[in-house]
Amino acid sequence: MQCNRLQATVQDVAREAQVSVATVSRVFNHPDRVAQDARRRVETAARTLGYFPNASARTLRTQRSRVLGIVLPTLLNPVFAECLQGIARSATAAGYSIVPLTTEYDLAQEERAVNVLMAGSADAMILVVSNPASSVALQRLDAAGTPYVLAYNRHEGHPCVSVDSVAAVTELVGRLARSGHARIAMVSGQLAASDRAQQRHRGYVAGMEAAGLQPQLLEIPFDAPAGHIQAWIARADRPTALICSNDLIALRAIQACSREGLAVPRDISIVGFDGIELGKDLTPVLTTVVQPNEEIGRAAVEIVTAALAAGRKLSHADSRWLAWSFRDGGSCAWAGNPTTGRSAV
Amino acid sequence: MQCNRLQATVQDVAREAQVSVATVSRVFNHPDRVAQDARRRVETAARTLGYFPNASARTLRTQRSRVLGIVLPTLLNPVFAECLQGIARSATAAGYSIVPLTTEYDLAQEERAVNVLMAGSADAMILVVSNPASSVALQRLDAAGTPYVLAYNRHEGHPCVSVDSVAAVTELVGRLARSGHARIAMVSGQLAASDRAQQRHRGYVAGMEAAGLQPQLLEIPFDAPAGHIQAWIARADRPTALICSNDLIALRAIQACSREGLAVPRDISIVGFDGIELGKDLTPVLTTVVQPNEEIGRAAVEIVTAALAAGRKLSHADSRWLAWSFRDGGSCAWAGNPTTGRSAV
DNA sequence: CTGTTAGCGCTTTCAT
DNA sequence: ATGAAAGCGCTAACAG
Repeated sequence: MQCNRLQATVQDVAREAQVSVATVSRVFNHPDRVAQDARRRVETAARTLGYFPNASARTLRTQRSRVLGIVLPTLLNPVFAECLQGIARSATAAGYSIVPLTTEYDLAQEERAVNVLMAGSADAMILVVSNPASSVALQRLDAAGTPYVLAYNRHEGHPCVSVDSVAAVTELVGRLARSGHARIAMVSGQLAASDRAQQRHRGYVAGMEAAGLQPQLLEIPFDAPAGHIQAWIARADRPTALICSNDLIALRAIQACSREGLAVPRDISIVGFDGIELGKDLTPVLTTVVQPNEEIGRAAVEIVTAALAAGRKLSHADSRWLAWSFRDGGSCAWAGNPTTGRSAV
Repeated sequence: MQCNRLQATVQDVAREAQVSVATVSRVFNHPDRVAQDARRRVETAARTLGYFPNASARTLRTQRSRVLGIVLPTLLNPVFAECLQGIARSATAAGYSIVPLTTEYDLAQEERAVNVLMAGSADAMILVVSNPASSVALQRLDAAGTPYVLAYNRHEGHPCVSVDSVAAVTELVGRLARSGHARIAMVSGQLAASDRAQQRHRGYVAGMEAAGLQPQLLEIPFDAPAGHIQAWIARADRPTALICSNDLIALRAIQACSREGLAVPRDISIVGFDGIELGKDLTPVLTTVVQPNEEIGRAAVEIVTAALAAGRKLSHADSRWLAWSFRDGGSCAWAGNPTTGRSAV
């Protein structure tokens, strides 16, 4: 047993086990094609030497890296952190490694990320892009034949895993309206920067129209402070309910109301969108449209690994729609006519 | 220009540019050692063919992958998500990719992660382990000569980047005591499961002793519901201040108080530890000991990449202590004698 | 300044 | 069932 080598190779194991390198390789890749006896010797030798197949060599030879490239906006938003957690877990279970790259919602970084990942020979990719319709990165992937799936995005031309957020917000507005809310506003991040925000807004408008109510939208920068929202609601005919296009904005909205001297949910109701886990631990619990974030990650991994196994490319037909749900917390008052029994906390 | 090849190689570029493969390689690795003319031709050819150096081949040849392995408990806790964000950003800036693996606070997964990463030939590693003193994974790394640094952990025998949380909590207790709080309790996750929790507890005990107060500890499972805490504080001589060993526990504590009919901070003060960004957006703002989480990630990357560049191994002497600070939010009332001017919100 | 060439560690025909 | 040998794409001597 020699320990001075940095990392044992097939050669070392072969020598130690008195077999050829081919046999060592077979033990690790097709154990059934090796005689009991030889296999045992190889396994012992490998353990003794602390041998692990070198991933780069294997990748170079097989042209498959068992690496999934992940492109997402930021880990600072728990939605994406939760999704990545789901991806990480199921990738590991499926024998894949992941290489995540963040884009900070920046198009140039999005493209750079895809380039890096292609050079790093990721077998497949999972990405959250700002605009599927115009992404040149996706075109590159298509051209290269690399399987990929979009998460949270929604577009006819690409495989996507997401929830029907249009329907979710439409239904949410309906509930709010039926329970007596008439002035229901939406607070959203920049619509131009994200197709998710656009979908949610579309659902909002549809719901308001169906209820015969007048939509009103406040569009704020991603990093807008609470003061921005506070100024907007500081008026006599302020909304009685605020639908926020994501949970982070909902937190700021609650803060804005509080500073304005408004009690949540007595004076004003706040609803978020995303269903971040943390929302459950807030006081009051954040009422929100729950997306199964970890599940979305898991499904994305399933889709691309299945494509890899089958050697297929992916198309929009492979898209998956996951179920959303409402979390009925204490941040929203169902004025007259609560839909569910009672709110948490 | 041919586009039917999946991925162009040095050979293709060499042919197109009428030079040898060595020259192509040089253009990408030592541009200054190539004549203007040849370089231009290679660059053009590369762009035309959409050539990117194959990472696996390069890794195999140079024995350096420019990959950083990251091992952390979970992305569901924003502390680690924020840290990973810092790691991702600075790794990208330094030309490194990252491969994160989560352990779910499980020792077996911790070891498996290190094995996977070593086989995947990570050049260096950044990890958050449960117990540096007894980690066999770290021994393997030492034996292999792979540079690594621990984040959040603190141990004499390893290079660490962290904050002095013992001092932080000690000082926090002092402030609380001086401002009039006498019944100051700590709510912590399982001490045995994390050296971070142990440090914070040690700081708490030291602070209480210095103030001549009686420590009282509630130790709860990681996923304990708010009811657990609620039951504990449901008594006449309940604490007037709760120091929670992390921000997630602080959120649950606030919920517990609320359910118990206690107003925060009027009836009871809550302080967290970690400084997750989200805490700023809560109502009331979460009072907490702020760790510079992204900065910790950034520093960890700096340390390992410096070691890689210098070809050195890392030791405890390379450890870095970053500054912590207090975030003075509205979840804590400084009874008589507030330390800072006024609380936020 | 440039080209030739030998491997990095592995998997996989193709023989035996 | 096993071994010999070729070669994945790249970089770094070494020669010129």
